[in-house]
Amino acid sequence: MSERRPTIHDVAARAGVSKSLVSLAMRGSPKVSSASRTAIEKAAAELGYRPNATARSLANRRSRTIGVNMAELDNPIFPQMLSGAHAVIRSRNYNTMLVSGERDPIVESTELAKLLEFQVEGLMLISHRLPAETVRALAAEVPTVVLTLREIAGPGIDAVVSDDEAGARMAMQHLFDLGHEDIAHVSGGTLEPAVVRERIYRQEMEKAGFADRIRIAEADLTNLGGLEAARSLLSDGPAPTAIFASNDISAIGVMAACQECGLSVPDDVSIIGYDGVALGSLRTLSLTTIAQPLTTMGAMAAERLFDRMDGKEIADSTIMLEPELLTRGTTAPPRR
Amino acid sequence: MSERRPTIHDVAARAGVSKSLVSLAMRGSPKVSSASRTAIEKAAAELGYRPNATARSLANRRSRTIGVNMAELDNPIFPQMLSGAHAVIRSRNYNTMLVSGERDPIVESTELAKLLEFQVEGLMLISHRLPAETVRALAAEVPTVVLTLREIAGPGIDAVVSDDEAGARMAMQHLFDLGHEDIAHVSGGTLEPAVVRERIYRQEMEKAGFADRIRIAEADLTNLGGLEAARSLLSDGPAPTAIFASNDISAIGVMAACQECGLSVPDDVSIIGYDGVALGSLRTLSLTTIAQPLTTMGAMAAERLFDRMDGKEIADSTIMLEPELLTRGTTAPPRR
DNA sequence: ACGACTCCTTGGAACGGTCCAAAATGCGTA
DNA sequence: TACGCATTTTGGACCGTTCCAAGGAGTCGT
Repeated sequence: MSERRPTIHDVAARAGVSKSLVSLAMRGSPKVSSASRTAIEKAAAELGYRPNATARSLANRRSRTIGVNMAELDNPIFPQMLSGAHAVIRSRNYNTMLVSGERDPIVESTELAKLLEFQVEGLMLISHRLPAETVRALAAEVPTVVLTLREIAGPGIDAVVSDDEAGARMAMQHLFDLGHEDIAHVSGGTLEPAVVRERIYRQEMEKAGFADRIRIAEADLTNLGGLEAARSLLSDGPAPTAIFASNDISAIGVMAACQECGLSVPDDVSIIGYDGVALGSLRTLSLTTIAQPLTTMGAMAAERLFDRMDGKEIADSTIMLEPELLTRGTTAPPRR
Repeated sequence: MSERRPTIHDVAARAGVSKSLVSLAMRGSPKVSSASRTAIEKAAAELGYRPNATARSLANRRSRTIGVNMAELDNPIFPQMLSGAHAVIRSRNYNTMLVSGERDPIVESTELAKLLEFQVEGLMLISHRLPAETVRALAAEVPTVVLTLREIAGPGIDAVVSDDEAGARMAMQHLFDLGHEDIAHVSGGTLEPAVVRERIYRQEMEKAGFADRIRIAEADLTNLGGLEAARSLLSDGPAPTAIFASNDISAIGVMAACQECGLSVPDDVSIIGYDGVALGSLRTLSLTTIAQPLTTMGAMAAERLFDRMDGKEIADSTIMLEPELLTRGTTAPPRR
């Protein structure tokens, strides 16, 4: 297994030329005569030669690698964004080095440090919870783009986000359009996007003149959290006719709570989520939701990163994408 | 942004010592006097020095990197395995280089080639569909472990799988125990695990004396596939009392089909899936299933890889883990 | 005062490529 | 036959580390 791998020298010796010429040939330079080229290709094939990307990076001072930090591997929105980014990275002939902090900030920061040691040419952070401090320090060393952390965008840092305010407004508008007046909110804790969604909920209720019907149940963006929040909502006075949940996963918990209480969705209660995760489209769930263009966000983040790396002049450092209402089976006009 | 990064030379100059000593100090060698050590640490901190992992890899001939190939970023079982593997890789102080073929075999193989060029020390393949040919070629160059592709295990290749035969038998036994006799199967195409599950279904039906009730609807492990297969099953003669689906995602499609036909689950039809994906545990679905220990499988695959890299003697090249029955809400005794 | 020991420290050769200036070769033409 | 020019080819420096043999500096015993 571990006899030394053949190097460019071995190929050169076998083909009877200099290593420089082999190097040229391997990179497809047009200045290599076709005789030498075939000799070199033959020798390389016979030896099973593979260029050593490490040595090349060192000589080039270019790693052709993008470092990606992902908060959690198990929340489906993250892999979905990664997937979009990954496709772009690959199409540029770059590699992806993946690290994950697994919810531990100390691990996270040593992992990020390792990425820099590996000389990544760009950094992509897919995380809700990295401290601004950390992000700024990283961005000082290498072009950086952040997904989903809008408040951090700033000098040297790009951000790709979707317009949470507009999205939350769309959700409320959809419910208003259906005729709902008694709308509750299942909130999502203190992370930026959840806070925005809650604020818009309040605002829209007030604007529509339903300020006295505002009801918020605290949750944490998890399925169980949504379930429990909805339970308390439903046991505590008359049921609202509609519930706007801070994300899809908790919306699905809300659905379960309705079922428990014998309320039919959407006939008794309409439910709308947020995110547009793939599982919401499953026929059994058929969740109406505000979809963020997750894959596109990942892709655009990667594009932006490459633009920065290429030194393009770019005016605005935040890319804001519009979310979209997916009307599926969990919303309907209120029963009269 | 791109003034040259400080190197070990710069640190040496600033601290007034030789680069060799800096190298020693950075790696925490005990032979460095404490005076030099503090001087070096001070200089490094002032310059914001970061060791260059590329150069180190080259000198060491060790990349401290594991290459991971993942078939698809969007089927949740893959990220879940990755998550287990990633934790182990990190705990060994290694890095993860991730590539994904995105269903295109040509892309896949160039991506794999890039991993080798990056001098990964081990290769982990998380994929149902890599040709055995390819895997063998890779394994000849670098220690390789495969997840979920049992038939490929062999000289130089390790495999971590869960016992699909036992799992499928557990599923059938569970249904038999509940009293079902009229059990149909929604199959999953020609990939190894699906084939095994179908075979065991047949076998168990025959063994139990229900050979004449064998009914198989072809599907492809997707939600929609499961839905359509179940539709045809239900429209085509009397409904079975139970359905064993080849994986969870298609089982959820089967649930939707039952709903469409006005059949209640589990009262009219029991449904059991396979995989144990997280979404099956959502209260709204509450899918009874055979759970594979996905995270553990990822972790063990990584462990095994490191064992190989350390040159440990290992007798058996396949690690087989036992799946587990999760009895949830979609199975019950048949209505009589 | 001197060798024998530690304990630290150092220069220079790798590692496997890229890059560049200079050398070699080939060819048409004066 | 020699010359100029374009086309190929080459040796060696360099990328930022690690590794190693060898060199200095102290300390101690005699």
